[in-house]
Amino acid sequence: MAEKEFAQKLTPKSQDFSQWYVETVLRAGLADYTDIKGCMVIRPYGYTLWENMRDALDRRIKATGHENAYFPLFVPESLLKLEAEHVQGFAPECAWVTYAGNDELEERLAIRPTSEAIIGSIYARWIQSYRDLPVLINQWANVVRWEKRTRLFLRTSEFLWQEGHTCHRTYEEAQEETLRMLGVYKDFIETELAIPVVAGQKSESEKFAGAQMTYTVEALMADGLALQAGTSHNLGQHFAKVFGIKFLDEDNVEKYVWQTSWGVSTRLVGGIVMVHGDDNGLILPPRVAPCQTIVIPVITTEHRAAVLEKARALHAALAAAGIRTRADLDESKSPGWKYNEWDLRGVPLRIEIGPKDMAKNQVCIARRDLSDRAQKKAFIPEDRMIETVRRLLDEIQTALFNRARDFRDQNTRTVANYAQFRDIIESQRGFVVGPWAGSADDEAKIKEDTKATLRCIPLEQPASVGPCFFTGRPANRIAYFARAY
RNA sequence: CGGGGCGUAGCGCAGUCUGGUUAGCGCGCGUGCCUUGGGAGCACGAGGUCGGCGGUUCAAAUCCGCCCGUCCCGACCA
Repeated sequence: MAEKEFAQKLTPKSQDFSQWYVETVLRAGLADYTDIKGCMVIRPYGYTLWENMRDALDRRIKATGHENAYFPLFVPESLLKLEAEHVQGFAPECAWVTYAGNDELEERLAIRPTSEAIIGSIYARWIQSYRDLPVLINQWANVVRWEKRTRLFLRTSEFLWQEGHTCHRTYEEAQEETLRMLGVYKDFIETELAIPVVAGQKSESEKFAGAQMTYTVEALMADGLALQAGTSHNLGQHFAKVFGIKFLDEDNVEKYVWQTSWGVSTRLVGGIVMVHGDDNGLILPPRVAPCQTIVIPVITTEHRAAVLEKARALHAALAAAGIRTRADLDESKSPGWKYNEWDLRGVPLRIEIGPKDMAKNQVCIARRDLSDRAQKKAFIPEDRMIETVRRLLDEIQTALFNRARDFRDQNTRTVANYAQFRDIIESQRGFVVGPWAGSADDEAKIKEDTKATLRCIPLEQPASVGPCFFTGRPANRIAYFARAY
């Protein structure tokens, strides 16, 4: 049996992180491959997780005054081409529609890689007066980017995301919006997904194609690689001038609007897997977990009917209390099999109920996030189950965040010179932070040497910083570097 | 898109080098019995265009060519 068990185990995280990631995603039922390169199915378990994430973010987007809308999937080539930097950035990975039925189209249509162009062209028609501003619209959509190298959730040819597109009267207002949404992302990702992030600005070479400034929230995965978890762009007036988005201001002068755009994607699902998971599979943050409690009956021949009935009753009580719950009543599987299965799927709490518990009017509650068996299981009087579950779900959410934050902090290292920098990137990965006064060429050199990129210049800066770790010149800010997904 | 690995039943694999009956094994799946507190046991059974196309041959999972998918490493990107 030991061998059988081994055969079914996941590849350990420490042995081969990539392999572990793929196996976890597939076996937990989050996604599956299809016959189209880079296109995955998001399976019901993964999609429910995404829906929970989406709902939590959607509430925040609406609470900050935005409305949802839906714009077309297709972008006429002429529109996409209008902004030079933008088309240069996205054209290489565009999928094109050239035929409708048997007829070749007069103008080919890009399947949106992002919607600045299509939305900009529409905004030009909608906005005439300063009274029409601000325009605060978000859309939940799919986009297509024909990536050369794909990975489940982290880089798929088609992915789901939200993209906010706003127009403002002044630069200051647009900048305020850009940072407001960056803050919304930080709050969403930290509170709901229990993933700590560093909020900051992208360098010139890393910013979005066509943007004036790009801001980002950067997370650190368990293998020491960074993941860009969300971006918020101040688009300035680039797109406004290209698409002719003008308004007549109070002073009777025609002006171009100031725009922002911001997005997060299904990539975040990959982030959850990579930040919280362990050798037994997923560990899902309770706030977004598709299933928060799994009820598993321990059936014996003598007590079969009574135990099943009790399991159903516990499940119903949890559901009535607003907890997302399931009962696994499959009698052909042993309890042990189910423990492993639901561990793999990352369910935060397991409720075990058997004859011994019933005799004592208690239930057994086991925490997914703890590995020590004595510590993870608790026996609770049945009438205190709901309050205990509520408390434990909160505790787990906090514990996951704290664990991820501690890991991130332990793997964030400060350097004063390039020799230290290279040594840490090579030997330990993680975030490497240092005073920065370098150029785009300097960044390129660092990337060539170490594969590390400038992740962001954090919004929160120390009072004083030493000389640039790379150039030795006086610096007035620190920057985060890492190898990244 | 360049370099490398892999592709045989739902999953994991053997067989390929050295072509030759009916392509095997474990898990899973179905039925029955039995069992159930960390992936139980026995019996019977179902399940295969050997990734695809083409070529060589009396004969191809096996040899050759092209293509596709996936994983890893690079260049590019959420």
